[in-house]
This record gives sequence, structure tokens and C-alpha cells, in this order.
Amino acid sequence: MPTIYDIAREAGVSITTVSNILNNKGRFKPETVARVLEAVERLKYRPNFAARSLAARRTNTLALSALLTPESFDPLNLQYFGAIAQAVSRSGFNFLLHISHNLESFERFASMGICDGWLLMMVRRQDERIALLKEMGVPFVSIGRPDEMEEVDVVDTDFEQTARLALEHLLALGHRRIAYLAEPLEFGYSAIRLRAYLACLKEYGLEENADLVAETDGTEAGTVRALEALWSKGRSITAIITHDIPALTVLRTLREWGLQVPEDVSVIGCSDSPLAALADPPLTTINLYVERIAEAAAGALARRLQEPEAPPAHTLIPARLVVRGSTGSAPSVG
Amino acid sequence: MPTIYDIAREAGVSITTVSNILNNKGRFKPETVARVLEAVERLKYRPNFAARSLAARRTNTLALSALLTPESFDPLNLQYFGAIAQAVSRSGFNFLLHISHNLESFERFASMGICDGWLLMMVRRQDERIALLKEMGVPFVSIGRPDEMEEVDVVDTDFEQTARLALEHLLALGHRRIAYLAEPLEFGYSAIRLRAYLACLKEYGLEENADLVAETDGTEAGTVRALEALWSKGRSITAIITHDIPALTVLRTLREWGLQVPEDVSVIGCSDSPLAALADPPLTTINLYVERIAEAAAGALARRLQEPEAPPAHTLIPARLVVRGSTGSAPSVG
DNA sequence: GCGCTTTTGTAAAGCGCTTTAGCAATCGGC
DNA sequence: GCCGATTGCTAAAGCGCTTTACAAAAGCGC
Repeated sequence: MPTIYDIAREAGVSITTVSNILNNKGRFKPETVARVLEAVERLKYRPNFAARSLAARRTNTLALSALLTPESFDPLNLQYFGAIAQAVSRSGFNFLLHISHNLESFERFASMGICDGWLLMMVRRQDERIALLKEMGVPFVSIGRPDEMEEVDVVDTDFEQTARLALEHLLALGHRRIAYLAEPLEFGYSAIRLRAYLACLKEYGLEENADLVAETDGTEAGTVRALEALWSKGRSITAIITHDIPALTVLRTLREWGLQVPEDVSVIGCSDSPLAALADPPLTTINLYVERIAEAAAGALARRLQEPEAPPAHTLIPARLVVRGSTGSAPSVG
Repeated sequence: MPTIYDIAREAGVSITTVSNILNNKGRFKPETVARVLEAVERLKYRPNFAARSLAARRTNTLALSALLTPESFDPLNLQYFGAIAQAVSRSGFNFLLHISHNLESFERFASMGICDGWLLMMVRRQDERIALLKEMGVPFVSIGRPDEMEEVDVVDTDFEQTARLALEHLLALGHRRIAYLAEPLEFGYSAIRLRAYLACLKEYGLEENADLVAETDGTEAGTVRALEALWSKGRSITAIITHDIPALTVLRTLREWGLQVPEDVSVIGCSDSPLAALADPPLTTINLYVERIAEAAAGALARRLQEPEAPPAHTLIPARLVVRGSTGSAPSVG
């Protein structure tokens, strides 16, 4: 591997000059720049990451933290990974993805100073990573809202709007008895979504009714139980709002019960997971504009690095309804 | 952030001693070790990654390379990520995941020397990452088989066995007209699987018949077309072997055609993606023991780092059949 | 208590960069 | 043709570690 000294020698300049040219600092004769660049090209020189990071006390690298949990197997996460990887690269930073199975492994990695800042995914209501990063003084952006978000940069979906999108779609189709099947409420986003749904219900003058809300524990069996709870209340539910993953189970369970989707019951998901289109029937859902979220998050982190003292920013990204085959007109009341 | 000098001062020793103790080199009085460790603990000292890498010319970090492609949205990949992250950590290395959308982004990252070795996922038949890493002299292990694999460390599923597993299961259920719907054959694993299936067919004395083989281009529409091609041949197929993702489309399409699974047609997948259990009916498939693959790959890379000159090793991991609801007895011939 | 090895430690060099401070040459204005 | 500003470049320090080479102290056999 060639070093900066090799380049300097080849180009007939000092290593300072090479360094400055490579980092666009100072002014140089175009001819000098050309000589240096040519040498870089010819020797296939790449600055050594460790040396550069050590000297500059900056790694120019941003990391995305993902958690390894049973519920993290939504392929939507892969879309996030990809979109964030691209967004970060476009901002001129190196990107890396860290997957941790526990806080300790995250802490170990975070305290090695391998990256300048963090993007946090799968954020919990009381996320320990946030506390840790704050304590260490490492810049970060939370993708998703923790309970205490005043002091943190947050990028998230505008769930108030997604609730409205889902509800208005169903209302327009004539549905009035609309159930909500929530993912575990310990996940911040789930609680926020439920709240938004309830607020929106009220806004439209529909009764807020505990019979119409159920919570799954995240497992398939839990989803079936939640669905049974909903149905056991004996009121004629014609539509159900849930998340994409439980929706798959809902779809299958309803079919087992002899109910047709969307003829008897409409089902709407909440995040346009790649699975949604593969479902049977294809799931009507809400697309989260993953790319925009990624872009906003990468941008927010880059800004935070530039201006450490700027006030925290909260960015909510709008979503859009994707109508597929799982929603239809409400059955006419018999 | 405390440095090694702070620890040395606190413990009353030299920085060499601190370094040696932290890296288990040389012999020291238990008392000295205790003093150093206590200081480390108290000041929450973590060796600086950049400084350490620069001085040691080793980063003690292993990276997993994933590609960002449309077909990479199988949540099975998330299982791989998680399992490999854990296996690598257990081997005592730092782990990081790199997602590249093209070769250039991979090359840029790989040539920064941020990691000592690579694990390659989603390996293509002619994978450019392999050529690149070889040229750079960077150790790596390929998870999956490239066309030219004599000179590379490979860990892969034993597809000869998976083919047998699938075929024997269907044969035992009385199926004789068994179709194979392959993923794009440009993916190495797809070609290997098809070959294994054909070999196994022959072994059981079944006719090898072009009418029973089709290839999807990876899209949903392509899968439907492939399925139509199979059915248009006019022979009464009673079972179909495919991969998990296309299987979802197959399931839905067959239902649209009025065919019952498994009463009329049995469907078997090939990798026990988390999706398989969510399918309707739940998909009979082959579980790949992702953890074992991860363990083997991490182990192979660690070994390669220790013994750069050892001959390349090829490790095939066996799989197991997971019987769920998509396979059943062959319909009695009318 | 002499020579030997083993134990326990240290000083100093250097990994490959960035950054700071500064200097020589050139230029424009008068 | 003198002065200050600008342009174009460099020497040297130092980032926080590991490693090499070496040394003092302790233990041991006799």
C-alpha cells in the first residue's frame, strides 16, 4: 500500500501539499494539483483510515445502529439500511452499519471512536443508546421518537398524518366500525400511532371505544389472540388498521375464519413493507418514503456535526396511501 | 476521553505496561495488573481505534459485505446479518456491516483499511469483489460459491443435500411430476441448486424434463410467467420446488387459478426465510442453519488471518427439512 | 555472595496522516 | 521600485497507540 510519502515523492512536492490537495485546502497551481492527482491515480493511493482519523481526530464516518430483536425481521429494515447507506454516502461520509444484540456491544463499539456520529434505528421509548451517546457527547440523530425527545434530533414519520390517511381512506369507503390492532406499545412508534389514530377518530366524531383496540405482543399467536379479542366483543367490525407484519397474520386468520378480504373486512397496513405487495390479497398500506427519511436523517446528522450547539430539530416526514387489494367498500349493513 | 497516558499515570506504570496488560502480552504481577485494570475501569478508558490500528497495522475488525439489490429484500438476510455479527464478536473481533450499491463504493471502503478481512454475502458467479480483494491481498471468505472457487475460502449450504431433502419429501408423499422454478441462474446459488435438483432427479430414476424447469427473472411478474410456462406445457404437475420468495407469489397465483395448496399442488421453498412461516399456507421449506453458516464463516476468516498461507477450505453446511402446510400427498391420478 | 536465568518493567521509535506556523516568491498600487 | 497583500508551498510537531530493544530487580543453585 502506498503512503502519502510515496505520492509526495512521485509528484515532487511535500506531504503537506498532498494532504492539502486531497482535502481541498489552500490554493495550488492547477499543474501541481494535476501532478499529485496523477500520482494518486497511478499508485492507486488511498489515505489510510486509521492514520487520517488519528491525526484529524475525526473519522469522517457515520454509523447506523440497528438492534437485533425478533421483531426486527421486517424487510422494510433492509430498505432503510440501503437508503441510509446511500444518503450518508451522498453527504460525503463513510457509512457503516452496526448491529447490536445488547447495549454492551453497542457501547463497546461506540466508545472506540470509529465514527463521528450515529443514526439510531428501532428507537425505544427509553432508549439506552440515547442516554449513552449523550453522556459520551457523541452526536446522533434518532430515527423514531423516544419518550424524552426535547433534547434530541429526531426524524420520524408524521404518524398523525398516516393515521388520517388510513382512516380517511376507510371512511370514504363507508366503514364506520374500524378496529385498531397495535404492535407492542412499549415500542414508541406503536404508542404514537395509536394515539394519533384515536385523536383522528375523535376528530371525525367517531366513538372512541376500547372494544375497537387491541394490542399484539408481536408474535403470530399474539396477533391471533388480539384479533380474537376484537371479534369476541361481538360488534361488527368492517375494517382493521394494523401494521404490515401483523397484517399478514390477520389476513391469514380472517381467511381461516371464512371471512373474505376485502369483501367482508378491509385491512390496512402501516409502513409499506416489501411484504405488503406480496401479501394475499396485496395489502393496502401507507408508504413511508423511506428515502426521504434517510435523506433527512443523514442531513440532520451532518448539520449537527457542523453546528454542535444548534437547537435540536424534529423533522416529520409525510407518508402516502398505497391502495392495493385489501381494502374495499364497507359491506352494506344487513 | 482518557488516553493510555492517563491510565499509566493513575496506575503508576508506563504506557508500555498498560498496553501490554491490555493485550495480554508479557508477564506482570497480579497486583500491577489489578491496578491498571482498576484505572481503566474507573476512567472508563477505551483504546482509541485509530491509534491502535495505526500502530499495530491491524484493526482487529472483520466486515461483512452485503449488496443492495432488489432481490436482497429477503428478511433471511437480516438473520444472516445478526448471526454473523454474533459469530464474529464471539471470535473476539469487532464487527461491521458494509452495504454497497456498486463495486466502487465497496472498493473505496475496502481500500481504506478499516478492517482486516471480509465476509462476502450475496456472492455472484463472477464476483468482482473477489477479484478486487485478491488483488489487494486482503483476506476474505465467500459465503456462497463463485464460479471460480478453487482459490477461495468458501462456506455454503450443502445444496446437494437440500435438493435431496426436498425431493425425497415430495417423493415420499407420492409426487412424481415435480417442477422446479429457479431464481435467476446468474446467481450462483440458483444454478447450483438447479444442478443439484437435476442430479438428484436422475438418481431416483425420474425423467429429466425441460418442461418441468422454469426460471423467474426475480420479479413477481416473472415468477407468474414462469409458472404459466410450467403449466402451459400441459402436463399435470403435482408439486413445485422453488425458493421462498417466489414461493409466495406461486402460492398466490395458484390460488388465483383456483388450485388448492397442498390438496392440488404441493409447494416447497428452499431457505426457511422468516416469511415462510407467515405464508398462507405456511410454507414447507428447508432450514439452512444460518447460525452454523455464520459460525463457520467467521471461523474460516479468523483461521485465514492466522494462517495466510493455508490451503483454501470449502465448508458445506447441511440443512434440514421443515414441514409446514404447503406440502401434502399427491392427488390420486384421476 | 557469584554468575545465571527469569520476572517485571521502561524508553524511544514510529505507524501515516493533519495541522500549525511560517516563509519565499509574485503581484498590484502608488 | 518600495510596501503590503496574496499565492503557493513546506518543516515540524503530534494524534494515541504498539513494538522493539534493553535494563533493573529478584530468584536460584552452589
